[in-house]
Amino acid sequence: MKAASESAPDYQPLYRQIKYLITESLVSGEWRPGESIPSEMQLAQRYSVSQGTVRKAVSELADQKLLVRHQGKGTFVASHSEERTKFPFLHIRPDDGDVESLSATLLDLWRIKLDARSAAALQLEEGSSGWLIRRLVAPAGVAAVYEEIRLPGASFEGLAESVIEEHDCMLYSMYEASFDVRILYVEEKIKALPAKGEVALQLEVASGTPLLVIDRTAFTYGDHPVELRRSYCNSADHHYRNHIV
Amino acid sequence: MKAASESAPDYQPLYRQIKYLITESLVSGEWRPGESIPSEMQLAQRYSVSQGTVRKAVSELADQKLLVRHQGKGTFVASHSEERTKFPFLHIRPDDGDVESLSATLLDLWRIKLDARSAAALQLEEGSSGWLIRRLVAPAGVAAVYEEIRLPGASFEGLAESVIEEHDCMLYSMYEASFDVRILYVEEKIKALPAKGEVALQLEVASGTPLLVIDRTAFTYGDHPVELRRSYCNSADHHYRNHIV
DNA sequence: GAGTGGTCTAGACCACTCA
DNA sequence: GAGTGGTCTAGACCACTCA
Repeated sequence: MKAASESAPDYQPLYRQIKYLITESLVSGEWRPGESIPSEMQLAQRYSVSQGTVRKAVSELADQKLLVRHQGKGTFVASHSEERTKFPFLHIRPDDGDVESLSATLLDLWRIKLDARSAAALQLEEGSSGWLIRRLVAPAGVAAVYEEIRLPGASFEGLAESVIEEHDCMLYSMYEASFDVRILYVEEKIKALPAKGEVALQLEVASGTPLLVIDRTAFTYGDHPVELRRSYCNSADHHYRNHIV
Repeated sequence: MKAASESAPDYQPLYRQIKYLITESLVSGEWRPGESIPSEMQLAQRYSVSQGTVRKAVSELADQKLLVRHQGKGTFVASHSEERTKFPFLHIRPDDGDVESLSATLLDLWRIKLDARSAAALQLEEGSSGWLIRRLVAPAGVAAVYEEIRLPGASFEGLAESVIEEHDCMLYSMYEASFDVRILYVEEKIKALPAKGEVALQLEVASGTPLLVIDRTAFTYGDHPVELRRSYCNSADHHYRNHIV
């Protein structure tokens, strides 16, 4: 009952081939975020392998958070829209434990030409069109984080302030729902730098105040970068938390 | 062929019970860091379960990095001594990619009484005896990180500068080899703060220079905290990098 | 060639969900 | 009660290591 054995380039176990086929269906949109995928038995028939092999493929995809399993209900395509966390991937926390007091406010949205650095980081030509979103993230009142977000124009045609506001400034949920761009993971580089100019004004701190400056690149399927974000964080009452295993 | 079914407190699948039994043998020191544990077949016999059930238990422990599997050789207890990375868990990187230029220098070692905060974080009484290690981490020449490390006295009886230097300032490897304390994971909180006093001197920066200040708690088996560390990082030529899934 | 972990199967039964 | 994912078994064969 072998299958999918069409000239393996280098050796891949069956369950990884199945994993690849499932991923292809996710990328192509055959199953969309929030929807359920076929049951393990159905997938086993479709690919002519045992249920155990499908399970192993699905388990790896669930570990990578591309799929979510619910016993008794089925397996679903992971979606930021359904996440209970308003800001996935955000590691900034208030010093007191009050995690969910954070909310975001849109400042403005600009059509821009991407500078050389940004274009390169997004694997585009210098001067390609793009978007610049500026926003504040804050617990009631005091702005703690000022963010500049750069997006490639081609993937986000039709973006507008109203679209962002409809989604309550929850960007990754908006990317997914309105532009079919699903963020899978992010890379961050953090430095401590003095506040100045516009940033100091927005965060209402004295010029020279140390800030956490976080440069993020966000990736979608195929390790393709689709968002650049620079966050300036006033760490007087907030910190960046991390768990390392 | 059921086993280990002695009055489950709340329901736990068999493989988790096996996982627990294996963990107990790790904690008790029956199998020590770097050593191999019995083969999957032997464990299956020992616990009267199938090889598949043992595999599932071992897989979770391997995912948590308590065990390391080597096809054809066996399964081994994870050890910092054998790790190729000199500083496990360290996320500070030079801005240029030159990752492995980092080395550490011991400044000094003090016997101290733990202050209230530190004692509480280590789940000890205020005034308990402890150790304070101060060191610098640097790529050739320029000090980039100044660290103060606090340890509970009870777990590190007999610590001395010579012990640290024997281990080439690789602390987690030293904890394991000399004191049977294995660090499994760490929690970090990061802020941006201005340099001052002693810290500014050690890092050779002007007072007021923004620094990354990283407060780390390190845990061993049973989620028990056994090290506190405060790292002051000059992020002029270095950054803290993070990958979030 | 003996022993190890890695993959795969087929089939059983369990826990959970929902109509 | 039908359907889902979750656990467990017994047995086969493969890839790798080492003497």
